[in-house]
Formats: sequence, C-alpha cells, structure tokens
Amino acid sequence: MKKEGQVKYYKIGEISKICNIPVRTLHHYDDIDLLKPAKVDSINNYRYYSRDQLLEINTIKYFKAAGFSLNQIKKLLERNDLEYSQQMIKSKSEEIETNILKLTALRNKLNLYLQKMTSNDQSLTTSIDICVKDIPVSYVAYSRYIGPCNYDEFYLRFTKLTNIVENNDLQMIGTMMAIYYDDYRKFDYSQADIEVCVKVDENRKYDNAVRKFGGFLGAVAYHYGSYKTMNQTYKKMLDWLEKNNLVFVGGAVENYIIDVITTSYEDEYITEIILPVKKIN
Amino acid sequence: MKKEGQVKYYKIGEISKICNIPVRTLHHYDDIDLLKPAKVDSINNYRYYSRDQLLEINTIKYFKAAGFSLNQIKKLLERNDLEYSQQMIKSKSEEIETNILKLTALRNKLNLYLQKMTSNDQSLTTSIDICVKDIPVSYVAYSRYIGPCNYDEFYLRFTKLTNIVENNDLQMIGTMMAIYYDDYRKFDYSQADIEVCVKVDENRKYDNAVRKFGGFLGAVAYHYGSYKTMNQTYKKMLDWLEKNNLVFVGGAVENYIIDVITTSYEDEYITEIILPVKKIN
DNA sequence: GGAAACGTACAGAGCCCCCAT
DNA sequence: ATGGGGGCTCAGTACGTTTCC
Repeated sequence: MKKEGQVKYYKIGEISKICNIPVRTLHHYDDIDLLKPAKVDSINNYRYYSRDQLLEINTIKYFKAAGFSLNQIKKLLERNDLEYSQQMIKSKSEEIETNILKLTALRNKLNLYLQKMTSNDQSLTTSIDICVKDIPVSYVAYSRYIGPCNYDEFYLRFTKLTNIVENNDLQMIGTMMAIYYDDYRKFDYSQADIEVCVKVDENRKYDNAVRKFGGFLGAVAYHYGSYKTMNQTYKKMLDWLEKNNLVFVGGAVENYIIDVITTSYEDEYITEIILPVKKIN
Repeated sequence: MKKEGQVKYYKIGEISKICNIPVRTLHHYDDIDLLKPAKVDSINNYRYYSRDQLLEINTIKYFKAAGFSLNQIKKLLERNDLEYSQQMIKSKSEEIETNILKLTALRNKLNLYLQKMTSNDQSLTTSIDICVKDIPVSYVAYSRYIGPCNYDEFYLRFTKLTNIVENNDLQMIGTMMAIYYDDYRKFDYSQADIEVCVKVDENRKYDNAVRKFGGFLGAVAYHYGSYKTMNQTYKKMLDWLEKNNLVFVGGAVENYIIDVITTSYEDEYITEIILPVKKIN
C-alpha cells in the first residue's frame, strides 16, 4: 500500500451511499460527537468527510456489529489501544455468552409449551385415555400452604410463586401446577393442603425455594374444558386404576397446560392430571 | 377450585407490593391501556384493582418473561385465544432461534479475534518464524479489482466489501484480508490485481458474493508493525522458501489481524502473511 | 406523614416528517 | 439536495409537586 497526498472530501450524501448509512444517522453521529465531519463549510454548514473517515465509519460499523453501544464505541475510538479493545471485546464476548444461555432457555421453554399445546390438540379428538408412566425427575419452585381452595386464593398463590421465581433469579420452564395433598374422600374446600409449583431450569442448585419433583409412577390423563367438570375426570381415573390393579397413593398433581393465561375460553382449557400410583402385588 | 362472590379491591400500593411491580409502572400500564384498574374513584382518581387483575398481571409478567413487547402483550390479551397465542409464541420462538444463531456467530467471531490477538502477543517476543501448513477451507465474501494500490483505495474497497456482507445478510467471522495476484517481481502500484475479502459464516450456501478460500499448502508468517517494513518480511519468507525447497506459486494473502480498526499505533499492527507454496520434487 | 395522583424529563439509537435554504 | 428541528419509538425510572386519607 502506498500513501497518496491528495485530499478528497465527500458530502454527507456520498458518504451515506458509499457506507450504506442513512444521512440522518450521520447527523446523529455528529450530534453525539461520535463522528465529526473533517470539515464544515462555515457558510452553509455542509458537512464534509475525509477519506480517512471512511475507515472510521468502517470501524464504527464493525464494533456496532459486535454489539457495542455508540457510547462504548466512542470510548473505544478515543483511547484506541490494544489492551483496552481486548478487554472490552472479552467482556462483550462474555456478555453475549450469557445472553445466548438465557435465550436458549427461553427458546426451550417456548418450544416445550408449543409442543404440549399441539400434541394435546390432537388427542382432543380421541376419547379420554389414561396411561401409567414414570414421571421423570425435574425441579420445581414451590409454595405449600393450608387454606381455602378457591380462585382468589389461587391467584394470590400463583402471584407469590411468581415472586419466588423472580427473587431467586430462576427461569420458569413450564406451566403452573398444583398438588393436592388431602385425601380426596374428605376434601375440605376451606382448609385444603395445597402446593402450587412450577418447573424451573435445572442448571442451578436447588435451595429452599426449589425442590425435586417426579421420580415416581403416575397415572396421567388430560382434562379438557372447564374446571367444573374436573371431578368427572378424576372419577374416571380412579375407576380405571381399580380395574388395572393400581392404587392411588395420594398427592394429586394438576398441571394447568392451557389455562386462563393463554385463553379466555374455558372450553379450551387443558389440565394434565397426574395421580401417583402403586401396583398391587 | 370454587368461585367466591365477594369482591375485594386493592389499592395501587398493595398491588405493587403483592406483584412486585413499581407503582409508576402500573401507572404506565394504565396510560398505555395495557392494564386498566377495575375501578377508578371519581372523586380522588384513586385506582382500584380487582382480584381477577392479579391474574392478568401474572399473564403480563409471563409474556414479558417470554420476550414479548408490551404492545404484543396487549394484542395477546385483547384476543385471548389459543390459536393466536400459539402462532405468536411460535414466531417468537423462531425469532429467538435466529437471535441465538446470530449471537453464537458473533461470540465465535469475537473469541477467534481474542485468540488471534493473544496467541500472537506471545510470539511477539520470539523472532520471526515461518511454518508451512495446509490452509483449511473456509468461505469468504470477496471483491477483486485491478486498480491503484494505496490506502484510500483500500478504504473504499473495504467499505464496499462491508456493504456486500451487509446486503447479503452475511456474518463476518474474521478480519479483513487482501490477496495480491500479481507477480511480486513486477508489481505495479498503480495497476495492481488485488482482491479484498473477509471470512463469513459457512452456514449459508455461497453465491457470487462468497467463494471458497483455502484448501492449499501455505507458508505462514506474521509481520509485526507498520506496513512500511512489510517488504522485509516478504523477503525473509521468500529466502526461507528457497532454503526449504519450496516455491511460491502466487496469490499472496495478507490477513490484517490487528490493524487501524483496533489500534491507532502502527507498531501494534499484526499482519498474517500466507504464501501459497508447492514442494519441489 | 404516608400514600396516591400527575407532569415532565431522561435513557439509546435512531426513524420520520416538515419546513427552510 | 441539503440543513435543522421536533416528535416518535420502548419500557420504564426519577424528580418534583400537590392533594388525599
């Protein structure tokens, strides 16, 4: 490469075309002192950019593409030394890494949700079917209490659970669930022992807000529609268990896959019911 | 769950505490019609929220955590039906997927950059060393031309290359490179056949903007410092080739690992020089 | 005196429209 | 074809003032 003495100035429109940047953005860069034109005509205030500034624009675009803010770029350009750049790039790389992990968790969560939604849509046409399977181990944030069992209480509990999740910096990866610990034959709506919980990502160690869930044999069925008719589904399940030499050991789980959060039509609700069971020997 | 007829209203401060949301944010949600209080006192304009709205707030927080904007959430809440939610969640999931891919490419790029920076920092202390190795195949966006070889031309060419990368929605994953196709013994600075190029991610098929690079045997050395002394490094390399029974087959590659983008001190420049070679039989 | 209301400004990185030259 | 100005975006936060309980 050889240097050339000749100085050529570009008008803002030319620079805009060459560099593929809106004119107004170049105005903005001038305003915030990120890229001052090499010359400004004192009469008409036209901005004139030098050839060297083409390179500066490239540098700006380069760092922008790397995710730096204009302010950070300004600092990078002001003290244009290796060590500083290296350090900034390193911390940026780490920041991106964190973002990737977060987004990955989020994507997994949404996909899981979609999967549940669509797979259950299909079985909607078939009649109720019940299966027995091992419930895999997962981790849930939870809140257990004895109190009235009604909508308002549930709203408050779910709100509290959401706060627990937020305060412990957890990632929800499923829908809200409730576990009923009382004997269903003498269930008291005003004094029920209920736990509300939600699956969270397993990437962090669990403390008092998070516990293990699953790792037992469960009879699984889906209830479609309003909660008013849920008792019937329970009854069907219990009958089915009896016929299949299984016994319900307590702790009924309701997983609100499609609920009032997703739809305002009760008919569309889908609730997964899991009854922990044992085989009769 | 059982319904309860009793209506209880919360004041904004209570809701704020229960839901862990700043009061001013609730004002904001009111302003943008995302969450209107169930009742507003006509005398003192106090906002009163119903219990049902606790749930609505949960829903809002849920979708917010899923990465939706308040506007999108508003739409989701307005037409609260399954199909729409499903569709929105699906497109959101895809959007996140794209972001993950972009960030991953960006992270890889930055890490590669750091790696080059630091690994070459070490070899700075050692004397010039040359090695021969297979240059792995990669893909580059490129622009080849015959014209003058000077800084200004290079700036323009690199700018054009950046535009090519942008317009083809490619991801740069390396530093700028130049390939000199002329015979070095009769190099004409005013009429040189030069290609500028930059590595891009391989995840997309290559068209006329992108071509294969590498897949040949190359002698690799690093030039440290200003470009003014680059001829000396070339000379050393050519001498070395002769001693080692290798012959330069043309198409010298310069990879500007540390250049004016990263530092304004010419002494800190690092340029990788690759000379395609053949063994003499 | 705490809780509620409201107006305004600020944040970042621009985009868009209007009017003047 | 340029210049500048003002307003808008997004999802709030912060400050200050005033009124209410």
